[in-house]
Amino acid sequence: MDAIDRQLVELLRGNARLSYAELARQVGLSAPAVHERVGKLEASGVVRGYHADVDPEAVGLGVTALIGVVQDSSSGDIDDVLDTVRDMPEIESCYFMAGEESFLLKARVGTITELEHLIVRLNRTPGIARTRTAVALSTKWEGRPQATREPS
Amino acid sequence: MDAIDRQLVELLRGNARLSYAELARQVGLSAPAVHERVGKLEASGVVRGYHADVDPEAVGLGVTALIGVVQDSSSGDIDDVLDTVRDMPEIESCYFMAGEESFLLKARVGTITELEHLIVRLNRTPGIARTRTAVALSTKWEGRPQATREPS
DNA sequence: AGTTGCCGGTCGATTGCGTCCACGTCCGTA
DNA sequence: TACGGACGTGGACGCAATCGACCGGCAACT
Repeated sequence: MDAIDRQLVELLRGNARLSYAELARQVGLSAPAVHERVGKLEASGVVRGYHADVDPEAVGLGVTALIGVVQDSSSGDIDDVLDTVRDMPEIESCYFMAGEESFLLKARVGTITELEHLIVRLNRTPGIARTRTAVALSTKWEGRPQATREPS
Repeated sequence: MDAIDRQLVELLRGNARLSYAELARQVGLSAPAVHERVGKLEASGVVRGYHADVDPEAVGLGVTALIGVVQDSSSGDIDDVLDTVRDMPEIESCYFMAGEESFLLKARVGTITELEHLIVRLNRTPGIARTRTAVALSTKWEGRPQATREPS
């Protein structure tokens, strides 16, 4: 993970469809060398994949909500909660948190009605005492890339 | 935005580096046809870009925090807050929320110390009354793709 | 109904990329 | 000095990207 690797990561984070030839030009190496470096970055887990960034509204997912989950240890295990939540495709992200709310979920649905159903389902699952949901009125930005730095 | 477009979006969300030839095979069209469709999806804003998914820990950003921001209308404007926050590269996402906390920020930093500095800076900016931050102990998953659906 | 245009597709050709392989260079070590 | 490995370059070859020409289906208009 030297300076050129970091540069490659940066470039691919900005545009994952750059050709190896183009990457090679940008970093001043030959295409095969870049190919090998990128392969190693993928194999070592630094680069986990390449994804198109799709406008959620354009695919019928205009409602974003953040849901804090307070655990109820008397009615179920933490792993049960996780398994249940994992089976809900609306839950786009899931963080295990410090604080009273054990989980913070980011959900994406099409309508407020669907959000309501989702919340009801959550409150009904064993291991969840209650939830607190906040609806995003607008997304100012999301997943903005940050310069990679020297890993300590 | 017909069934084939949705299939293309789906495929590119899974792997943004698929070749047009491969996409063409998957959806049963010729490569130029796919090329044109994808171009239109990009032009119309359905596909906003292609990004490598990088392991944050591998690039020295192991600490994730979610910060709720309570606004103080007496000391500054909402847009000032937004501008200030936009200039903080640590803030990866920013949602304008319903509820007492006007903004919900997702921040990514390398150390708890850096998080502390970030919070201090936030609390100091005009227009922000106070903040409430929760640290993610672990990220169970993030940005999981959800099947595209018929836009209503 | 016939004609005309347009949209969106295929096909074929050319240019350039991806990828394999042989080889060279630098560096640490015996 | 000799050796070995990591990492690079350059060449070659097959496939992909991309352009232009062409074609079929559909809708609107006469």
